[in-house]
Amino acid sequence: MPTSAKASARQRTPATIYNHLKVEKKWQKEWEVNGTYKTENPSLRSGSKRLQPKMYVLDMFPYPSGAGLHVGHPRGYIGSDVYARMKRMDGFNVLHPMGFDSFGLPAEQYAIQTKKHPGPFTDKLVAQYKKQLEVIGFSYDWSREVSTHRPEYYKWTQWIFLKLCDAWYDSKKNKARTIDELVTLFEKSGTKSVAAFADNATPTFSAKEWQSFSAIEKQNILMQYRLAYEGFAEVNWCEELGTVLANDEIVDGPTGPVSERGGFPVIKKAMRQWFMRITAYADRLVEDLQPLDWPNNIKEIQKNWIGKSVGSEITFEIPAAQTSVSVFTTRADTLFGVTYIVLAPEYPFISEWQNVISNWTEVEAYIKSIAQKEENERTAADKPKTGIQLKGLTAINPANGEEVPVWIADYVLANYGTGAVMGVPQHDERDFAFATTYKLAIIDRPLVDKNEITKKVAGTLVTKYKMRDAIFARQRYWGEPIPLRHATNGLITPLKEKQLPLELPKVKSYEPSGNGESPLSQVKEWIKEGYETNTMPGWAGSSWYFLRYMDPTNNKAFAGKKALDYWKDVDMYVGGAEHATGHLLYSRFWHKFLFDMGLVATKEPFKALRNQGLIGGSDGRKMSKRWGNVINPDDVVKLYGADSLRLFEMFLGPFEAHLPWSTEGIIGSRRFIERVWRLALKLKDQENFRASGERLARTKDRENISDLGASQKALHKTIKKVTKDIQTFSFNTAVSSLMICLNEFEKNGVSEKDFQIFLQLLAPFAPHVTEELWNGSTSIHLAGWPKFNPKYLVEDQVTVGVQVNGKVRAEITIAIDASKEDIETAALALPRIQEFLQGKSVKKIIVVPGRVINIVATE
RNA sequence: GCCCGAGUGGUGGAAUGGUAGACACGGGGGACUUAAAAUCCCCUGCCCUCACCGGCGUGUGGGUUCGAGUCCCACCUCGGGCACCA
Repeated sequence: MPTSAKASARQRTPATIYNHLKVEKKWQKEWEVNGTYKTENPSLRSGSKRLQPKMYVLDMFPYPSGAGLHVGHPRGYIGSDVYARMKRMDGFNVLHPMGFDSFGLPAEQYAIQTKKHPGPFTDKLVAQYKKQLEVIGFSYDWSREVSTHRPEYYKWTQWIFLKLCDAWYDSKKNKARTIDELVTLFEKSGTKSVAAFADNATPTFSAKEWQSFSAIEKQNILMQYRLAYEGFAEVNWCEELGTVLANDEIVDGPTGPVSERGGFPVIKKAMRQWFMRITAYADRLVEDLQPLDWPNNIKEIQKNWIGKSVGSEITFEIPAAQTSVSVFTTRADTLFGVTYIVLAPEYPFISEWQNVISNWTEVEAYIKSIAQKEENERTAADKPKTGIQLKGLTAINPANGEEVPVWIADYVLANYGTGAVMGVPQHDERDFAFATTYKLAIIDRPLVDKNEITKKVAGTLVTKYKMRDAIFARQRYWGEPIPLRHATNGLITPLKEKQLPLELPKVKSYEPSGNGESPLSQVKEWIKEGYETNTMPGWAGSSWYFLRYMDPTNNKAFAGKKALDYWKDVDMYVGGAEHATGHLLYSRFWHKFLFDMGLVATKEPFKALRNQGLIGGSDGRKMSKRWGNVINPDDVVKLYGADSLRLFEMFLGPFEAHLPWSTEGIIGSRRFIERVWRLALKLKDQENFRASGERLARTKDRENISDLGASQKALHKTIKKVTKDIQTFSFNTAVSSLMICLNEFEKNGVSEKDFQIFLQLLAPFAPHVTEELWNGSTSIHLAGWPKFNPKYLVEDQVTVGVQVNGKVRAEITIAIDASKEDIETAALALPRIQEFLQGKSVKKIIVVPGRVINIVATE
């Protein structure tokens, strides 16, 4: 930083009244001009400069909505900024960027309503958001800003998508590999030598057969292996609106689900979609959670979401239909207690057995009635279980040869396990309820060893997951185009890298097309080229943005190898807990894939994670326009200053706690800053401010109560406390200890030198006022982080509570190194204690040095 | 229903099993001022009391311990996640 600019900025004497508007504006400009927070990549570093340890501190980037920021939004950003600033001062090479997740529904809705392109609108919102963030004084390196809707960014989102398309999961090597490698394996030996994570019904074939397949046949087979693949999925379809709806666009109507807008019926419909085979990574996504420094509840949520369960697949023969059914169970030990077999109504082969099912008409009617039910309705836990027996069929228990009836029932899910369950009413609550309703046998049999019985009946030990593959397509305009072409013969070709980005075309209308496809399907040139009409979902761009910050202008790669090898991963990630099963899972999946491909250096993207709590309205409700309780940070900054806002949001309570906003509360933070300011003024007058004793005038009558030594002690205690508290995100107690320290300074006086150190501690929280009062030759924010000297932390006297039978009755102040005996003697000598011990005999004395002494006496 | 987490003054909250209520807001009283604001000083968990002394007190009930807001068991309330996952 040019010192001349700095020096000239310093020369003014501080105004007697703290003018936050002037001071904050001045330094924000100064920082920008001087590039105070600019972060350099090591490769760009000039000459022999020492390589500092890296520290990547990241916020979850916002979606820039029209409503703008309210006072709750910056809370997480302030926390991460305090952390980043402290690390930067401490000598780390800190990467602290910000950007915008700018594809999404609200901008699309705006486009539909105004019939204008969402691009310029989004750009405007981004600029607005940025402005709101800037006045708060974050230490972002804005030169690294990214927005997911810009073609130079989404080029690489598309590129990663194509990589995923071009990959399969090798279950043996436990990593992703390219499709080329899979094809080579197929050419060599067919499916024989391939252990892959693929669709259930993937066919087996020899090398010879593979060669005989047509291009389309090959494509269909490979599609069952690709990590990004095309398939069919049930979606919420609204005929009247002619569109697909998200779950939260649907409400309950009197006769079933209806659209929130218009109240039209919504049904389930299978539609062509792109998917991400995230299930291939299920196991690693669970396993690799363990060492992460993440909040336990987020880890727990992800674990439950993935829902790993280890069990057995056991086959029951059904001789009448010349078939068999495999069930999945985690309780193979209860196999002897099976009294029936039950299949999901959607079980694929039921209709093939209709000749041997004597009550087929009723069965068919039942299946139909279930198909019309909404999934929510079907799976409501309190719903009575329904089912029907497949008369004429019996299944044979492989453990003992017993014949049991075969049922279908709506409490069995088609898309979990094998879609078939063995009924053990004795040991399973749901089976018990079902058996009771339909008067099925309930038998009590001894339990056996799970593994042994599985082996004995020729079953297999398997692991199942609740998590499903993620749909990776939206029938919307405002998202990344999927960079593929569909030829009229059905062949799909990915675009070449040099053809990227595939930019969004102009459209006439942003309305849904009416046939459930995206507005892109109405663009003639688009269709002529055979481009995919679906766009990517909102989470595509956000699944890798943190990598782009490492090297944001690279036009040869999503990030350069040098940058990736240096920055590696995010050291501290801060954001809302609501992303636990979305963004945080998808990012981990993409990152693991990129790791498998040798494109990133670590197997996890976010080493540490912290969640900030929400700030609600002062009325205890959620902050929203609807309740009229929204506080705009711009107003707060204008009135009290950014430093006050920052300090207050950190002081309010624990970082992760949900807290109500308090308009009165921020006054305390403002007052604190003003007191710091006034103390600085006093230090202008006298090199070392000596307390006049005004604070103690009433209680103590001393000429000079100034005690700079006491202040020095307080300061070093504060250095220790603040350092530790910022590391652990205990910002509220860090601020509180700074307040305590200032109280000491005012009471005892303080030296100029100690006051400057105090400013350093305060700098991460209140960057503007501390910079203004700082006397150094560089910015305070690059001035190093203070170290405490343990010698100032040593107390020679300590106050110890004296308890009798566990109740505090007195206290004594005694030398810190007093022996237990000394403490005992001193405590017993106290008149108050003597009184309490009257007529009792001392049984035992417990001395906790420096804390408490407990005298245990008889009653 | 299952899995997490939390319940502390008027309010936000603090407290390695060791003196509960730090820090701050609000409230009360005082100083300064012609006055107000700002600032500074004192008090502020509840009950009894002029005061001292004392009693009670961290959602409820038990337990462990010399000692429990903190650990264990049961329950209540609130928040979050999942929703018949076999």
